Order: sequence, then structure tokens, then C-alpha cells
Amino acid sequence: MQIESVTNEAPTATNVSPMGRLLPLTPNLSLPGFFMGFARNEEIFGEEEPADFVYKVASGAVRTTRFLCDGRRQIEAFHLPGDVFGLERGEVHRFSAEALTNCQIMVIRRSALDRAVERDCAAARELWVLTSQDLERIQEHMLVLSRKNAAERVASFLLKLADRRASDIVELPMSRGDIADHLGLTIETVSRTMTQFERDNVIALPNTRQAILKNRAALLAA
Amino acid sequence: MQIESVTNEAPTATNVSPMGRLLPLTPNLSLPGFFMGFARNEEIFGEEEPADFVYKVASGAVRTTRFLCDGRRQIEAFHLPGDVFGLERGEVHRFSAEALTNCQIMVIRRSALDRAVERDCAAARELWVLTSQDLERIQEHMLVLSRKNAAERVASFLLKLADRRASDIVELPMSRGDIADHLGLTIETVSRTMTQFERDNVIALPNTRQAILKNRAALLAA
DNA sequence: CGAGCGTTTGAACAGCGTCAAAACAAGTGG
DNA sequence: CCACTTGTTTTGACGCTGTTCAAACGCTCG
Repeated sequence: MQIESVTNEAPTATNVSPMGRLLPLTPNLSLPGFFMGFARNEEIFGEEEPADFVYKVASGAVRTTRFLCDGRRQIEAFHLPGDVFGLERGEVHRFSAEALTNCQIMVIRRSALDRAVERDCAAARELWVLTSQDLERIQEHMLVLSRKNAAERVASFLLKLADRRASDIVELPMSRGDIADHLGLTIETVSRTMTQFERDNVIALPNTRQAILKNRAALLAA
Repeated sequence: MQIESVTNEAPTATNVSPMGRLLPLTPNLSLPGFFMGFARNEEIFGEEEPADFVYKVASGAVRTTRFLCDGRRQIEAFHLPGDVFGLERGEVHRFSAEALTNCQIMVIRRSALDRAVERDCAAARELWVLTSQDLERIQEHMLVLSRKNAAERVASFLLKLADRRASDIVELPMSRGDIADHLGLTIETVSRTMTQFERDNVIALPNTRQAILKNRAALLAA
């Protein structure tokens, strides 16, 4: 990993503090921070490590994961540009985060966030909204995990990605194994399901890291 | 349902406002509110209804649920005394809530909470903590749903209830069907799994609404 | 005592996981 | 440019776990 300069311009006395320049954690809340670059598969932070920073994806993609004691893995979420991750209530991270692709990550000191929230109720509200959105997203995912079958899970996943990108051409920065560990399935089932969708002319798979939605209705019904 | 007087004492001019007396939403945040009683199976609020109130269990137990379009049900959580539920970011409830048993519910107007949070950063933080705890709880549950088998799911469930009550004698205010819809299983599988635990002397089932943990280690290993 | 639920139990079935091998993709070094 | 390696994805055969369907059992309450 490597600390990156934010822009093409060289840093100046006005836009760089010892904590870095002001960066938008949300559209309404900017805090001093800096950027870091991570290479594909590099760890951004580990489970149980001190949660001294909050992160936001500037470019690339990230996964947050945790493990059961016997090694079974769960991927809590995939984070795309604009997503905030690594925000904790306690002292340590409850997930680890790894780069899915080479990526640029905005890094903000948690102490700076804490201070902003102590004096500014609007900032405090922004923080609450961030966490609420996380909660809503994950409640949606819980429904998928508890009550949907393999085809429905993969369909939901593809549709969510397409909605985020606002396009029927979906880039898949994650491996089949990552998708499986996110959906509570096996690699083989994910692969078989996608191939079946392709045979049924519901999607096209020009290569393993790209899917094109050809029949949204069929995916919704799946 | 029926609006209840809070205590044995009659309300007085000092502890009752038009909004009700001050009630502790959390130990550190009290707001004007009132109590309501609900009968077993009575609906407290419905999905898509305006989220004008926040609720806290005073006594009894509550479930929050949602449905897939074809009727498959998911129980997001069971709420026991002290638990806050029905707190939303948006305008409407994203779950419905029903009384599992006869229960007393503390009801606080959301507008009162909003106002408190606008002027008081400490209150705003309390709100964030509430939502964060929800998120943490549900992330834990997600791991159960995505990567654990039937025996492990039921074991986690019993252990969590026992931890909450700080006792090896676990009251089960919910039906087998409720447990099934919470754990992403069927009634039959829940029943079979519990009977098997009983046969293996891991738990005792004096009746259908009570379980006694006899071998915590076996449950943890399950 | 009988009706109506919820729960338990059984038998058959199916969906998904497991294991194994083949196909494919992406580098690496000759 | 090709042979070789390594890791990922696909495909196939098989078996287990959990579902489905059906029936029996046991509460609770008229």
C-alpha cells in the first residue's frame, strides 16, 4: 500500500493540514483525511484491529469479511465507489477489509469524526444516516439469505449490482468464490446458476468478470 | 389495544405532559411518551405504515417481521424487555411488529426524538448507538443464516436467549413457526433439531415454551 | 368430551453441497 | 511465440441435509 497525493496539483499550504485536506465523508460532512492506494487482494484492515479510521471507496472495489472459527467465510458486503466502510461503534474492527481490485481509498481519522459529532448535531445526524443505510441494506440481504433459493439469490445479487451501476452491463470485480461467500452458497452453485441463466437467455456472460442483463423480468421473478 | 397508566400512582400535573411523562428510551436519553398494552398476536404497527413512533418493550415480547411477495415470512428479530424497535430513517415502517405475548410497550413520538437530536449532540449520539447496536446484532445473525447448518442455527438461537436472560432456563415466548422464520428453516426442522438436542441430553424441554440448557459446550460446538 | 391449534414424527423427495476432473485464463520464463 | 505453471471456473456424478407432504399426538378451551 502507498499513500497517494489526492489530485494532480501539488499539495499547498492551504489544502493540506497535518491531518490532510478536507474530504467529503458524505455530501454534507467533510473531514480532514487522506488517500491511500491498495493493490488487488491487499488487506485494508484486519478483524480485531483497532478501528482508528473510517474509509470510503474513491475508486475500485472492496470486500468486508469475517470468519467462523472453522474457516467458513462470510462476505458481509461489497463496497463500490462512494461507499463508506469500516465505521465502528467499538474500539476494534468486527470485519476485515480487502481490496477486490487495485483501488483508491479515502481515509478519515475516527477521532476527527468523533470530535465533529460532539459539537455539531448535523454531523451527528449524518453519522446516524450512514449507519441506518447500512442497517437497511443488510436487512434486505438477510431476507435474501433466510428465505430465497440459489437462483433467487444470484438474481437479487445481479439486479442490485446493475441498479448501482444504473446499467444492464454489470462488471463483477469479485470472484465466484466471493459471490458464493456473500450469498451463502458454494462456488459450484453460483457457477451453475449463472450458466443456467445464460442458457435461458436471461443474461449473457461475455467473460467471467462481466454479466449483461438481457431479461430483467425473469431475474425479478426468479 | 389500550393506553395504560404507567405506574400504580395516579398521574400528577408534574409527571404528565400532553405528550406524556418523561420515559427512558435509553439510560441516557429520556423523552416524553406513554405506555400501551397489546394482547398476544395483536399488531403494534404494520409494514408501510407511517413511522411516527418509536417503541420500547417494557414487559412481554415482540416480533418484527416482513414478507416476500409470495408469502414467505422472515422474522427480523425478537424484542424482549429493554429492547427498542420500530426506529426508522424514512417515513414508513419497513417491518411490521406483533405482540408475541400480552405486553406493555413504551411509545415515544418520533417528532420528539427528532427535536431532541437536533439540539443535543449527546442525544444524537445515543440514537446512533441504538442503530449501531441493531446493526451489530443483525450482522451476527447474518453469519448464522449464511454459513450455519440447522443444528448450529438452533443452538445459536438458544444460547443467545439464555445469555439475554442470564439463565440456563430459557422461556420461549415464540412458536416453532416463529423460530423457523427467524432462522431460515421450516417448523419441522426446528422441532426435529430441538428433539434431537433433548435426546442427546444437551437441553431439556419440560414443555413447548421452555428449554433448559444442560450442556452449553455441546451447543457451542454444534 | 370434542374441536381446533400447535407440535412431533415419519417417509419420500429435491435442492444444494461435496468431490473429482476437465476446461479455461493469466502469467512466467525459455 | 510457445511450453509450462498456477489459479479460477465449469461440468459431472453422487449423497446428504433439510423440505414437503401427511398423519398422529397433545394441548387448551369451549
